[in-house]
Amino acid sequence: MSDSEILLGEFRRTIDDRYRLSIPPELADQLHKEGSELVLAKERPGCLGLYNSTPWQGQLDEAVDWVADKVDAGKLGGQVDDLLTLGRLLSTRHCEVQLAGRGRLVIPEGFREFLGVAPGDPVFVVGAAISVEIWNPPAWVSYLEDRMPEFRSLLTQLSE
Amino acid sequence: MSDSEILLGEFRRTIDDRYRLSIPPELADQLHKEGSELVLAKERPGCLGLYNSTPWQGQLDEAVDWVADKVDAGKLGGQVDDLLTLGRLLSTRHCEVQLAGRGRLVIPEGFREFLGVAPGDPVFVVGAAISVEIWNPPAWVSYLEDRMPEFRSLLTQLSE
DNA sequence: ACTGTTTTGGGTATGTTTCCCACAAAAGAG
DNA sequence: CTCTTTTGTGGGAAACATACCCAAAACAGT
Repeated sequence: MSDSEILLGEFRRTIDDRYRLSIPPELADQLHKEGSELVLAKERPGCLGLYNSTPWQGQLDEAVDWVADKVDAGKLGGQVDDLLTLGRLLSTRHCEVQLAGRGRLVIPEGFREFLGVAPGDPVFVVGAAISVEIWNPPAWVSYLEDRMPEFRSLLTQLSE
Repeated sequence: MSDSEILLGEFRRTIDDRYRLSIPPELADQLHKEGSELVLAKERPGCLGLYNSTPWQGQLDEAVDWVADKVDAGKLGGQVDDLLTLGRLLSTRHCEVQLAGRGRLVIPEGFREFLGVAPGDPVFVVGAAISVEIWNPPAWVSYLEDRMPEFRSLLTQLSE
């Protein structure tokens, strides 16, 4: 059960001249199987994350409600700046998308620059357990060099 | 039958034009008999490991279940980031494979560069007790020079 | 409404993979 | 020593997937 719900795999794809990119079927099926909408998020420069919107929406609503309650209650204290920042990030960070025909994702304006790709460029599509990520190749390589040494300790840490 | 419990042996093979390599029957039989699927892993530059997937799957399920419980309990905290990281590393380090006809393994894209082989190059196929490893010859030689002196102490340490 | 521009969908080519089968070398039996 | 069987490597052809390209559709401005 749970084993087949983990999104895994690394694939090389190229960005269309119209900023479209085909998601590998094994990942797309799993993301889309619930029939729900998808959410594209700016994870970090050079990396976009593609989530199933239902779990995502739940967490997000929770966070927003929590902040809204605080605002209503008037107990923001000195956290106004933080609130403003959070609002800005919430506004720009994600966007609802859907896979077009042939399992193709159109990368929206604003996300293109963040991903740092031009039409015709290659990217890596990577399964990240609960999401599918699109990586700019240099960012991916550099990330791996950085984090790969942690692998074994992470696995054992999360296993016990 | 203690002879069939652990994978042992050193064999010289060559990678053909299509990045195929034949696994010696005595190793292939043992790997394939217990479970269905196999997992190929990037062990270290110049070395790939071939595992029976069931142990891996178990360990991974454990990790994911652990995090899933925390998520359900509402205390995700920084654990989501850890899960994402683990997923990414798993995606690039491991890959499900199966032996093609004649017990041959096709080395997938991405693993070729890591192994550092070109079509026609020789490799060593080595039994590593619980896995079968594919070594780039220079890496193998250098590894042996490095670790062979430990042999006797390792043996006594592990047998008592 | 018309026209120029952008987006969406899908046919098709090209390169890759997969499934076989053939041959050759090596190992084992008589 | 020779014949038989097993094993390793090569290659052809079919199947598949990806990405390029063009046509239809949607949109917007005039």
